[in-house]
Amino acid sequence: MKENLQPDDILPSEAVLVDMFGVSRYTVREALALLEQDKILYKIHGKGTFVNKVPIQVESGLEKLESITDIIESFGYKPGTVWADIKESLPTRDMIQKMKLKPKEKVITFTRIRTADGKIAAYCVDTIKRSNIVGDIPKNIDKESMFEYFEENFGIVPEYAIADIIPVLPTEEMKKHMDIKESQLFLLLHQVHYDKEGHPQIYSMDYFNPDIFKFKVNRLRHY
Amino acid sequence: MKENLQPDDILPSEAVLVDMFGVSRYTVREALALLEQDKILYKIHGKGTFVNKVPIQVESGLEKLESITDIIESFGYKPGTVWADIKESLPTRDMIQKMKLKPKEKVITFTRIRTADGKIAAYCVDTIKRSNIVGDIPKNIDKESMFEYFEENFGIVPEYAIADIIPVLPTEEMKKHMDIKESQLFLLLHQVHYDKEGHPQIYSMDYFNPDIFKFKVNRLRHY
DNA sequence: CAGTGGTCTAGACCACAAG
DNA sequence: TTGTGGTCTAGACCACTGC
Repeated sequence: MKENLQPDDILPSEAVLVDMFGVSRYTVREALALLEQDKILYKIHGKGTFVNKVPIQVESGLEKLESITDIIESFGYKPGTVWADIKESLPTRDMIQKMKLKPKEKVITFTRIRTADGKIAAYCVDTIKRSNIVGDIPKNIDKESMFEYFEENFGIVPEYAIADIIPVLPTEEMKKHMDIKESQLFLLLHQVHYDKEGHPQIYSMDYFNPDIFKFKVNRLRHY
Repeated sequence: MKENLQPDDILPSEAVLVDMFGVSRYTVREALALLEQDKILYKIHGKGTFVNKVPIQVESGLEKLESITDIIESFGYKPGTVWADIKESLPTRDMIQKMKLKPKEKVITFTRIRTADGKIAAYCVDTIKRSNIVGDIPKNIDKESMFEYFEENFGIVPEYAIADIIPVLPTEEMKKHMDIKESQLFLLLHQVHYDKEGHPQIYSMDYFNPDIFKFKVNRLRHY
């Protein structure tokens, strides 16, 4: 059997794979479906199953929801946090609307300055409902990744997010806590994270330093 | 049977649906999988299948490749063009690399200032290979949509694009042609468009006015 | 424990592509 | 017509949830 598959090589037919691996056709098709989803294979009805070009393996872009820690690591940097703050407050009008809060419902805001190899990478402000936290407000964040922290402590598991992308200059708050130039541009990802059921879970404003992050999006013409 | 399904209502179990419709469980599951893909339903292992909220029907974001004309229209504005220019030139180093050009291969650059309801919306620079054009270089662009123009005149049909998202201040070129403030922020979509076979077709730098465009991305945790 | 969705087998027929 | 992938049936066992 050929080991080094080339682009557009044809795979053995499903019937053959069934014999080769001694599993049912359903199982074969499930496996191929996964590889097809990852754009490693493509199928043509009546012809066969083929190997895709490798460069189609587009590097993942913004359309994939990842923790900032993972993003920093995927750029080859070492993630860090140089400052963090946890505050209880009343929500802004925008939070009330997007998070579907009751007008007087308290929220908790986690603010952190993230670094990549020690350089300022992002200013992250994440807000969740007060009611997500049982008991006292935590004094510090014991995880690098906010996603892990929210999941393990409060059972918040974001499944998808809708992000507004906005070019901005630093806010007063940011200048207070970070040593940056007045004219330093940031890319603000203003997003709401939702759980599997579609309930808003996290309201976040992440300001990314474009000198560190090169954000990509894969854009498709047809769905 | 209940007709008006509410969010988070539970659906009959797969076994029940099998009896109800007299089909196999495979068929039931295929149907549910489609509805789940469209985020109309969600499943929880061991519990059941539930109805999602309607507003989850997320509006399309940057992950969908559309012409700027369509984007302007989808925001409810009337698209227009106040200035256009067509030039032949040698490619930049970045173009050579990303478009896989021969070093001395000529390119054609189309520059346009797009408006939405008359307000400055975007500064668009699209570059294609000289060899895409048979005969003389056109003097003007007879379409509002660049995608339509490229397709009808040169047979260029972009299928997907990879975009870098960069916050920027206006370039000298932009200030020369547009009446804008020095400090006006723009969102640059620096992108390469590819055809179905994965060959680079269009190299474009689109500078969007964030006062007009509210760019969104739908971000998914898992694929 | 019972009931749910997740995975799998074994077999059938249909729809499409190419000689 | 042959061989491919696409759809479907009927049945089984597993993994998770909640009582």
